[in-house]
Amino acid sequence: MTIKEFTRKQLARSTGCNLETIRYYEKIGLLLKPLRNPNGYRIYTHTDVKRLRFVLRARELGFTLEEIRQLIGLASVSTSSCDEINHIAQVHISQIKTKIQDLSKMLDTLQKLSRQCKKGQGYPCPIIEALMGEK
Amino acid sequence: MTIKEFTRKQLARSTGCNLETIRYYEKIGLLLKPLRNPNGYRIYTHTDVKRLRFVLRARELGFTLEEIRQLIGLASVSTSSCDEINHIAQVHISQIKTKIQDLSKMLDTLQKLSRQCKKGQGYPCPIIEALMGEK
DNA sequence: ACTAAGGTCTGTACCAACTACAGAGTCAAG
DNA sequence: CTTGACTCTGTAGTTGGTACAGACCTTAGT
Repeated sequence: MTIKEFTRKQLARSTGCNLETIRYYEKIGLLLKPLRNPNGYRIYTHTDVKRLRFVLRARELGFTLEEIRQLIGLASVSTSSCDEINHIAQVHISQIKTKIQDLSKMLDTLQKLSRQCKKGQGYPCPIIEALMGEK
Repeated sequence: MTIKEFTRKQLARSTGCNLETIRYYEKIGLLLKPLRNPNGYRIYTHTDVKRLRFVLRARELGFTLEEIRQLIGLASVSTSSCDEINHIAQVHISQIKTKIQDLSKMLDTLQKLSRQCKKGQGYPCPIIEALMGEK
């Protein structure tokens, strides 16, 4: 039973990650430096696949790379880190809530302006008027 | 009746814009190149204040600088540009909606995981487990 | 053995949308 | 006449990548 090895392209394909992003993640230390073939090519193992999948899933949940770095650190400690991990998640949750609120406010304003735009007869455009300010 | 003039710092203060951002907006053409004093210092007028306010308000509504550039172009045309302006707004509205949906999905997932995290007894942490994937 | 296609390597530049800093010059007040 | 505040320029750093140039290597076909 031999260990399955992957090239960079194979790693990319099996995780759905962009080819160049892998090199970037290695550069910033999110992925470990892999072994190299005698020709200098990177050799990845299933461990690398798992780690990259972890990163990509966390990214899908909107964690920053810095947060992901922390999560990886905590995940590998394994002793009672659940609280700390949950803390990171909580911080992240409240950031997402804030973003949603901000966007909802924007959306509301824009939709109101847009409706006025349709009702009125073109000039002066209420959107431009609003951006110009009331005085 | 003389025309009120502003230094860069005064422009910044009267709009709430960061000092360096003004120079940046000039560089990318969002603000017009102002006249200069004999010493080389920039001289701004009330027109510049209005224009910068426009930019900042549009920015608050989440328009990209490229979109703002378009809005400025259309705003100055004045003839029947309301439709075009509304079109930009509509595109922007649907982008915001998409973002809100994405964030809501993230939030939902994270909150579920976080609740499991609190119920369970620390190890293995369900957040990490979820990121690791089910196999 | 030769060539063409494709993979991989490195470093670097580019994107948005700023922010910050270094080093030089200018100006007003005490 | 010195100190501090202001301005100027250009350039680097930020986040999270993406893309390309130029060189090398490998594999398949002829």
